[in-house]
Amino acid sequence: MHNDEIAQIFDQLADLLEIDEANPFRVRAYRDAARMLRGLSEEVSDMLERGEDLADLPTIGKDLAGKIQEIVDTGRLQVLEDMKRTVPPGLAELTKLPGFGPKRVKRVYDELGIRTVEAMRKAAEQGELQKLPGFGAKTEAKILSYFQSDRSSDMRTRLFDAEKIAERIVRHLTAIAKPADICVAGSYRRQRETVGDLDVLVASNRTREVMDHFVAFDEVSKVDSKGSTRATVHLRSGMQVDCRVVEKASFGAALVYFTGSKAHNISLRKRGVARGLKINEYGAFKGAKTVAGRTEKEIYAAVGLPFVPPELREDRGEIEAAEKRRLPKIIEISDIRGDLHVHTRASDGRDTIRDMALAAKKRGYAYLAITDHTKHARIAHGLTVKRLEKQIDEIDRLNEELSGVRILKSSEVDILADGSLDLPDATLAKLDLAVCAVHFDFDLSPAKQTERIIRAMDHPAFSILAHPTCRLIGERDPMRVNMERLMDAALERGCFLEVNGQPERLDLNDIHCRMAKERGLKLALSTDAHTIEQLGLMRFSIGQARRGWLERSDVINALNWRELKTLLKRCG
DNA sequence: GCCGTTTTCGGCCCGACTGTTTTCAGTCG
Repeated sequence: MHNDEIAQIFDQLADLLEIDEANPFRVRAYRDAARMLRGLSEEVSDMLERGEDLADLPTIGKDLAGKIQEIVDTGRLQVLEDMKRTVPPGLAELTKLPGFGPKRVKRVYDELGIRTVEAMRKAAEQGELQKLPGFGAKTEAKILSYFQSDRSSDMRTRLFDAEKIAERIVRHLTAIAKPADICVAGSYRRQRETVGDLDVLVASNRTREVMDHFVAFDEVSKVDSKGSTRATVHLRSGMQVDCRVVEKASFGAALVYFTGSKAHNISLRKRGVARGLKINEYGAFKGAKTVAGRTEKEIYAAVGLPFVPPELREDRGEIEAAEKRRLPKIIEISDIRGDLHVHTRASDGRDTIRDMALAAKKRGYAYLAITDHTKHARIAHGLTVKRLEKQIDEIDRLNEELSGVRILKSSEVDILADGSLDLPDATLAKLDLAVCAVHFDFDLSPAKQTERIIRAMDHPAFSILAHPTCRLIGERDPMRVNMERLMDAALERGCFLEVNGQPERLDLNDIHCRMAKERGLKLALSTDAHTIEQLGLMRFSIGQARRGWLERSDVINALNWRELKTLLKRCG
């Protein structure tokens, strides 16, 4: 039983309790627990096995500790099963409809017997909804238009795609505000792997004009709401964008508020309350007196904390760490000395070794590992042993010729079904490092998959496990592996795991980064670039690493080559 | 249901916008 599954049970129970009009704070307790579980870098089932007291975890008290135990023991939660008999579970789906929360869902259920999305559509089409007191023509129209749309708006967008949209919106807004007064906040600024919507903040005292200009963005397909300081629109791409305008004196407070996460803000405001302060998007206030607002730093200082980087604002212990002045000094892109996973035209890349090396040098890198595929990866034009040996000679020649950047001889070696590597030992021995990866048989049992990879790590040439879970965001689930065991095995064998910066991979993710750090396992931040431009994807690898609290000392490619070489086990 | 630098009981973050209402509840972030 994984943390995610337990979290789902708690969320489901919270949904039903809410419709049943339970104590809202009780509902929140379940939601808080679910969120905490999703961010935990350790399986609670393992903690229970070791006899640890779950009530020591934040948001978990005696009661919830017992409920987690029950779920781990039996695979289900009795109160949820009971609740499902009181409230039809389908009602939870209905609260996701626009304009419908628990209260109104309960009313349409009680008064019209609606318990499914389909029934809701019928009722709207037949004009039944607006007959209910408190429900009008607009509510009905909103539901109908929701059903007519492609509903892609409730999809989350990959960070990379969100970035492109964000850049266009910012460009549009620069016609009415200075770049320094515009910031895309929200989960985008926190570098979450996917974003649900974009939150754009503008500092200006021409609030009306900014609002008018914002909704006139040519990609806007629908204006959902528009007030004097806040507007919500949908773009043709389906992306929802919120825009908020505040005065400069409130910009820092609004940035904190709009960057979130919600849970982080709640923790911050609670700290404020304990100090007699009210914190909102306009500032921090002691009675009628403003004590902070212009910068984020001021807001944190008002509650006795140092600045917390956006990537850490998930209420995963950052406030406690900040209080003790023990925030990690998280890694920055300028700390990176080289890229350890890139392809060339020899396999499925576009550019030459020379061009990739020169592009790496231009980025200020000291080294670059060329990691074309091995022969098993046929569709990626994997290199035969003969071609790889030729490439090794070419790299030797280029290293003679080029200065300022060292090209490392490497390969993205397929891990075969039985855990052996797709290159003979004699060839592996000629490489500076071996980046190894699974590219087929993703759906083995967790035990078999884990064994397969650990067997590969047993090979003395194995350096780095590339894209360890092989997930493709929104397309392919992560492989089921025992990540704790993989990490421990890597530590024992002097191997490393990768954080792959390809937009659809981001693998390892933030939680895994944190898990590795806590175990003392260092990671490689790589791009898996297939073109010189893709070397820039390092920023996404960095994003996940920062979210996972990684510091420079946790990252092997923040070392210079001489230092890195001593870490690679073949040289140890 | 959790939690404690006012506390083991009585609190629990804060505000904008909409729709349908004549002053506010519900939803949303």
